[in-house]
Amino acid sequence: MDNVPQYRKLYELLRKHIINGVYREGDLLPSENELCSAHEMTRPTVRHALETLVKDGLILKKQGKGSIVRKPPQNIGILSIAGTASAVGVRYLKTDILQKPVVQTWPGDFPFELSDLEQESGCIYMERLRYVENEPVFYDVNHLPNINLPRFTQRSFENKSLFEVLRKNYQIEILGGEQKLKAVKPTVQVRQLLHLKPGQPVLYMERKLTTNKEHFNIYSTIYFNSEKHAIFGSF
Amino acid sequence: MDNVPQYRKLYELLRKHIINGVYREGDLLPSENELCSAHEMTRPTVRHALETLVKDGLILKKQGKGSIVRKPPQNIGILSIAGTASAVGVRYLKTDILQKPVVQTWPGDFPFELSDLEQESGCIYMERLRYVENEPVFYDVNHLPNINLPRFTQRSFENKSLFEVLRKNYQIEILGGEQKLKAVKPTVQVRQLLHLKPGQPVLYMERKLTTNKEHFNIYSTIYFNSEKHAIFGSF
DNA sequence: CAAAACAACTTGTAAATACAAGTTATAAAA
DNA sequence: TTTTATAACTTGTATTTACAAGTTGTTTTG
Repeated sequence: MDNVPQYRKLYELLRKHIINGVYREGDLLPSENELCSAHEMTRPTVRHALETLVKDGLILKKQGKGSIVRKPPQNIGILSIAGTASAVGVRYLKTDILQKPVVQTWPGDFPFELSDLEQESGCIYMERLRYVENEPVFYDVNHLPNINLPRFTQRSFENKSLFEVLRKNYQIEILGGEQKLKAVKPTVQVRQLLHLKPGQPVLYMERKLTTNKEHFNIYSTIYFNSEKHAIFGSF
Repeated sequence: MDNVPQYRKLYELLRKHIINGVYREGDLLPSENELCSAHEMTRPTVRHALETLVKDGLILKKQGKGSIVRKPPQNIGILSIAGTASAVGVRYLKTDILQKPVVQTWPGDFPFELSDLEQESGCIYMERLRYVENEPVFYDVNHLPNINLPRFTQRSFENKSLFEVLRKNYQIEILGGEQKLKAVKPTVQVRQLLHLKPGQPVLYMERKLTTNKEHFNIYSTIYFNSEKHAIFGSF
């Protein structure tokens, strides 16, 4: 347990506090020197933790002022969901794991190009269905290379995000990615999963997320019911 | 000239070298210690520069190995179009101005919130239809506040992008923005404009682009025919 | 010859220290 | 009272030093 670096512990702590609302939007974090004495570290270490929070978009530093907390759903460039009615504070209320993580070979008709290492490592496959206000809105099919992920298939993902598990247990961070978007007619399977009304189209996404580990990319195919909600992104 | 921090100078230099191809994709950058002695800085300073490059996605660091150069990200967030067939080099071959820029009041059912200054300034309104390979794919409705845009309604937009005119003639730069995406059934008007097949859904986007001029935001409502093409973005 | 051990690299983490520069509230001066 | 100066904060930049940990090629050993 002690092989987790100090700066990372502070980062996790502050991150949790921001997300759980200990610090609210617009609040100032304790100053760097205060954090130093409170956690018995030196300023470079504290700054390393804060820089990581800046990278996540969770805080915003201002010289002479302090570290300002930004609102948590400040999506990491990636994607978030905005309800047409209640735009603020929407969270995934429930996540069903339709397919627990299993190791298998990459699909033959996989829509992304793979590196040799990824190809020969095989992949971990999982499917999720996510709900907002007890309505299914999000069906995603995920493939990740089976590279150095001990006990991954035994982990529980019920109330944790996939990214959270990768970050906390395997130190894998999302750096960026690319995505392709289309509006399509749903297949029968998708229509049933998302409880789509007849004729209701679905937002289709293919995304490749790159990480800090070379050759470790996360591939997702996502179907989104955009009848009552919308995909929201800022850049 | 000397108030530019050292780490930033090194960052700019390496960035230029990566983009210009001095280092190619997959190459290793000089090691941190080599950079130290070459540029007469200490390792923390060099590391600061490298961290900035990592944040940009231009390099990827690997412990025990070195700093690996990645291919420069093509577009920073906004949006581009990827043909399913010919993915590279797709351009808008033609742009029709359906509605030349006109000054009017903001619509009553405008889907964005406006500041007081924007509200009372009135807006400039224009509609465009854009083609790829002589097929209409892109129908956009644009509103911008009528703030300090002399002779704007007299300008020609035939072969210039709206952004290009704003940048070159009015020094207005896009800083960022937010967007909302949905898959919807097209209205009769949209179906006819985009030559949509019966039952073909359409990708609907609302975007607000922020600029370097305060209170000057560009609001677009976009309908995209995603039958043969997809919206492509990287982040 | 093959495997293990080692040496020489690489980046990662962390300490202690110093000064520069921006912000803000308070105290002094007009 | 209003303005200006100052002091006490804040974060930004930079040096120096030390050791940990991952990678790779070479040498030694079986």
